[in-house]
Amino acid sequence: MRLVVARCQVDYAGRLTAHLPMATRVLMLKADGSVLVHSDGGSYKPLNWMSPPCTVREGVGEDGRVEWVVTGKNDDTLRIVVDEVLHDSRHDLGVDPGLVKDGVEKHLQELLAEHPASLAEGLTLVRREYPTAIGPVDLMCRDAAGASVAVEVKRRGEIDGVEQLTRYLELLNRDPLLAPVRGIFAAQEIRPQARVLAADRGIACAVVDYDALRGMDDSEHRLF
Amino acid sequence: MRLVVARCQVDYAGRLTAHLPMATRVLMLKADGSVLVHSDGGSYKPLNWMSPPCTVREGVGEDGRVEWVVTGKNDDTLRIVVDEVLHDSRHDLGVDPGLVKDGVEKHLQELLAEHPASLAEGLTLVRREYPTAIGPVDLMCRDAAGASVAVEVKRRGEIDGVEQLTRYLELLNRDPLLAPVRGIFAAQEIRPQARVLAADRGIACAVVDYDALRGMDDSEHRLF
DNA sequence: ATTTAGATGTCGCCT
DNA sequence: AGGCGACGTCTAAAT
Repeated sequence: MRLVVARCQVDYAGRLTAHLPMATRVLMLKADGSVLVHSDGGSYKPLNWMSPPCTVREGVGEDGRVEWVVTGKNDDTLRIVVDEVLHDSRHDLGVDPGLVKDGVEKHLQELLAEHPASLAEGLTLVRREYPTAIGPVDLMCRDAAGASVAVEVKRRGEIDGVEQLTRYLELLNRDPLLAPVRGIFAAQEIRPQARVLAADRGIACAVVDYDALRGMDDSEHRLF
Repeated sequence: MRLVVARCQVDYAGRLTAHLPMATRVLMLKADGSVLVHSDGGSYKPLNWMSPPCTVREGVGEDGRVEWVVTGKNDDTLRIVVDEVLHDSRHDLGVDPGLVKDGVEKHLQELLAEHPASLAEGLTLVRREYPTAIGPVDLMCRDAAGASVAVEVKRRGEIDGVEQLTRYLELLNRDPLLAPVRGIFAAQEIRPQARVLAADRGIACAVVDYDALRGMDDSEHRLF
């Protein structure tokens, strides 16, 4: 990883052409050849960049100024003309162990599939990702009395999630073999608006304690 | 802009939770408070980040290690525990003049709408973004003989663009008021595969000289 | 301010 | 490898 702060001008030609006038910016040159041009604002997206795989060629322009030409696929090129270097350092970062994502809807769904009774007394799983014509229902269950229960799982319960579950219920209740099907809207946090809408639709809300569920999961699987 | 290279551990909690184990990474702390955590690979997307508006609070953890807690909207938090700082520098970048994009499909379409004859002798524009049930046709024209011509504009002509035009032509030719409609696939550069497919479908290809078109545009509008 | 469509999207899963 | 969908999507234009 090489970090450079420099007054520079950048031109990109590839899918489109783009130009950055001369100004002071941060250049990040990664080990795989990729280059990022960042300013002191905006979001995580650079002003300009070249994605790997690509190669950097350092040269000297007509006027004697240093320039980098980064070549990617499809003859995409990023040309950086450097007017003045204010900082230049190299760092050995090694390989990153990588990001661990957790608490994503999928994981929450898996945990609830293992512990459906945490949603309602006596609930048992029929199947996860129960297929319907308009998409899969997160969890299809049966309650203690044997009636069908459709569960929609979200990390944050908002109105559109309730709408989604409503559509599923409307469809599922047309099937005489399943009807009547009731719904449970399960989330770590449920917004007041969503709660009101769910009540209006006759849908139950279940606030899920993610850490507690994960604890149950650990104790079952690891036994120590 | 502050650039830090450090052995650090990062935890994010917001829409999801994510964890980065202790490793050496680059931290970019921008003037607006936003923070980017980059490794020495991947694309321009950081491993983890906090978008503005947000605030950074520098503190000391229980074990005496420096930590940054970045707080954003909706109680999103990014917590960075620093084990060892390998580099730390600050830079005044000033305000960036910003990116100038050019040659995006829309711009090319505008230029061709002004100069349809550059695609084929005697071609005149009927309308731009001609609506159909499956989406708008970039340019609908008429040739010297009065027959309809549908034009699909791309910066780079690839197979999917030919497929797109094929779908439009298939639909447009069902309309007895328009049929027969022929097609022109216009791009600054047309890939051999796309050219072959277009020929097979009876679609003409037109390679557009963007700079020449822009020149015509300038001379018309600026007159100097 | 809110919504909508495009993006040099990127990323991951699946066939 | 190629297609499809989700994303902490981001971004800018139009309403």
